[in-house]
Amino acid sequence: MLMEEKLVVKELEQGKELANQLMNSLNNPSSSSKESNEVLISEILHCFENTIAMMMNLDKKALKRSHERSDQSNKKRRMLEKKKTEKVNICIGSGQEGTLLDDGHCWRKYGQKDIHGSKNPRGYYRCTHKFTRGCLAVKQVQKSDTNPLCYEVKYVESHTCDITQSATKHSLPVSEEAEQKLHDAKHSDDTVQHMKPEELMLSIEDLDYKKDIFRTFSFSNHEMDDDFLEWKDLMANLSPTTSESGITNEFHVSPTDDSCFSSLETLLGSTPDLSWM
DNA sequence: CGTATTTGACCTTG
DNA sequence: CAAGGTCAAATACG
Repeated sequence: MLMEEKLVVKELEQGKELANQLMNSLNNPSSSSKESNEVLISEILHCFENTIAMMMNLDKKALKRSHERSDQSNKKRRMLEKKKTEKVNICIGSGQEGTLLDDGHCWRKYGQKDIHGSKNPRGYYRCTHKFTRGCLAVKQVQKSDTNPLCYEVKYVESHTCDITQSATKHSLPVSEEAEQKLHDAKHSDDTVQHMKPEELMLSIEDLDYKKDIFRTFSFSNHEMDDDFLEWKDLMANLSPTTSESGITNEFHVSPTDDSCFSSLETLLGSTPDLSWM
């Protein structure tokens, strides 16, 4: 069984367990509150959301594989499928090493490679939510040969998980520090004004990428992956939207509403295993 | 014990 | 065939 399939089974088992809890709760109204039932319902819905997202990701992969097998002349396809990549050169001042910062996303290292003609190896990172949310964001980080304080960061695909994780724990490479500066600089003019020139020097090669970074940090993705939008629409349809049920009217979700998760988050409060929301 | 990183093997591409 | 990219088992870490 594939890793993703195991996660799907795990998620469904959790959903089953939660449904059982809800059933017990409904059978014993005296020992349960309306609020606890609402939390259970939300968690069950959350399991569905996760499972569907994972299945869509699996389906996408399977389709891709079958196409690759059947399509003999797929050169044009490959040209069209070429992944969106953005390159960023980041230089940091000497006094900043050792400070743990993040770029608002959780990255997980999945490989490192010595690059022909380069002194420093290249690190390969993918989004932590690759399997749980189907986020395809990937980045490559390589220390510059000429300037040890400079890093070449290549982003492949943008995040579809739409999550910022600045308050969570991180184990990031040094280069992440510079990236945080990059994002901070974009996010706040004050930051730029107060930053000494020797502390931060950024070189962005692509203007579109600047926009992308800002979009990520302002919590609004306006150019999201088609599949993700499709998934969101599906979620919106699955989630109760009427106020008649009484229980569920607190998490009304419209298909065009970017904050479809935040309403659930509000309802669920600090439920530990929903912290990613 | 669960999660993240390391690293050699394997796959893909030119 | 070489170089870059990814996978996954082993290992480290909190």
